[in-house]
Amino acid sequence: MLQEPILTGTQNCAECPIRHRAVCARCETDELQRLEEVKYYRRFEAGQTIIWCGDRMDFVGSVVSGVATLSQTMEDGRTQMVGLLLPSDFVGRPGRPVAAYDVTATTDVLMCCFRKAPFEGLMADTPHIAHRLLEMTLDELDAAREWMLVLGRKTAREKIASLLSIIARRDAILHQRSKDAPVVFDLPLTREAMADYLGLTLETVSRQVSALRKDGVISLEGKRRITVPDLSRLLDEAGDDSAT
Amino acid sequence: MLQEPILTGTQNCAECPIRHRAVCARCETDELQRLEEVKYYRRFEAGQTIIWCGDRMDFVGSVVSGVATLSQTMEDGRTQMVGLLLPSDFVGRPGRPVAAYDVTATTDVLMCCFRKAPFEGLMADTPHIAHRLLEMTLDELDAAREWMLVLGRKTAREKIASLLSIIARRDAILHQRSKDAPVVFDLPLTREAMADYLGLTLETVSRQVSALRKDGVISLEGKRRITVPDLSRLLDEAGDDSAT
DNA sequence: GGGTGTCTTTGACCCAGATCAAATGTGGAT
DNA sequence: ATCCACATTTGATCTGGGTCAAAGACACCC
Repeated sequence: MLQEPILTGTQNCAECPIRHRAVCARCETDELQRLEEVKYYRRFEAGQTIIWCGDRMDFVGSVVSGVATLSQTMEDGRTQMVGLLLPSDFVGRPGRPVAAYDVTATTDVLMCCFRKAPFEGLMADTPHIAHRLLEMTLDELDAAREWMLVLGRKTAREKIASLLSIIARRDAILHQRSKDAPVVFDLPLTREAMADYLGLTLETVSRQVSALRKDGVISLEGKRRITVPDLSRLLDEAGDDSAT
Repeated sequence: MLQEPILTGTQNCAECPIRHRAVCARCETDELQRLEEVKYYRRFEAGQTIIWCGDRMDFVGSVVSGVATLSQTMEDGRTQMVGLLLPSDFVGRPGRPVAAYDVTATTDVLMCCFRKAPFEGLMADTPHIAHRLLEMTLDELDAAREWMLVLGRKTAREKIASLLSIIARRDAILHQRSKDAPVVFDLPLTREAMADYLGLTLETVSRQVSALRKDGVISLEGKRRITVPDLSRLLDEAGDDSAT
């Protein structure tokens, strides 16, 4: 809806149909031409619903900046977040006409959208885009499966630590922090959203965050800015064997 | 390792690289030629581990008959199943050299395997195979996300009912039962495997299965054969809004 | 037939996390 | 500055499902 995107400072690439980083080297001129014709940008405010589950969805796109969530809700109101959309993440499923999940902006969000039909055409005759999309979907599947372990088998404290590690990792990549830079980031989620991600109640989330703070695993400035003095300690709390 | 597959009676197709049903119409002769060169069959016994997480994996494939599971285990032994592989499901990730999960046969399993390098070559120059694989991966992602709701927000009773509905549905498709045929199927999982799928203990699984039986939602012959007198009642117990 | 190993059920008790309730920031609008 | 709408914290209590323990129920083998 905006004429020109205001991209965040890092090397996000306005042209790449899927990721906003790293893929652009492979883009060729004629594809760009076609993409420009169908590409547009949309802004959403924190708290705003981007798409309701069941809505007709005539675009796909990716998050340029901000954080959004995918979630499912049962009739009685229980909700479970099933995906966390950080910058560069893809939204929408080619080949499906309606949204399967609610998509909600948890911070202000800038999305780069492509009308679906042309995008699908592009995919059909640009193998590397289709290939890239498969790779991304497989990554998402791995993330979902890792999350199943968290939901099914971890304690409340481990769940919180797992969520914080994930956000810390993504944040480090996004801002290209060096390996040994101090780990400080903003929590883009309310306690309730964290609870919905973790299959907990917001009270339990609050208590466990406080507990991690008391135990010196993390420290807080305000409610949202988190400092992790020793990342390996946090990974340890998460029960992640992927600690290095 | 076998010279010729013994396929199950239904319209499974020995030729299709990905699914064993429904896709074959699109197969073309020269592809088949290439596939035959790299295709082989392997049998596994109930309880046998097909691949350990971290193992080098030089093939991809699909389940022809039987049931296998994908699971993750923490250092302290807690395990979570992250995928249930029923006939026609795909195993393995193109482009990744090592397995990310343990794959275990829960019944006797016949797998149709393709050596990975040639399969990837085939994928690269056969768009419809790549496309089909994307579609399947997206379906798996949806299944994983549905499962996240089960793990995160459902009660033990709802979890059991959800699992039974899923197996009933897949079984009905596999055996092409008509909509209003009586719903009877064999549970291909031990109580412990069910527990690992559902994020419960085996005792709780046992108790909840008994409770559903006492309440007349299901009935059992032996430990494994299940009859569902009224499927909509089961879906109801599962808290599934997808009841029709 | 009896023995043996595995799967399953059932019982008794306990605790992590849910629920209910109230107080305490915190930021924005007027 | 004051008010208001939230987000968050904290406390008290309850409970679903975990844990520990023991007893069936099969299937398979000798």
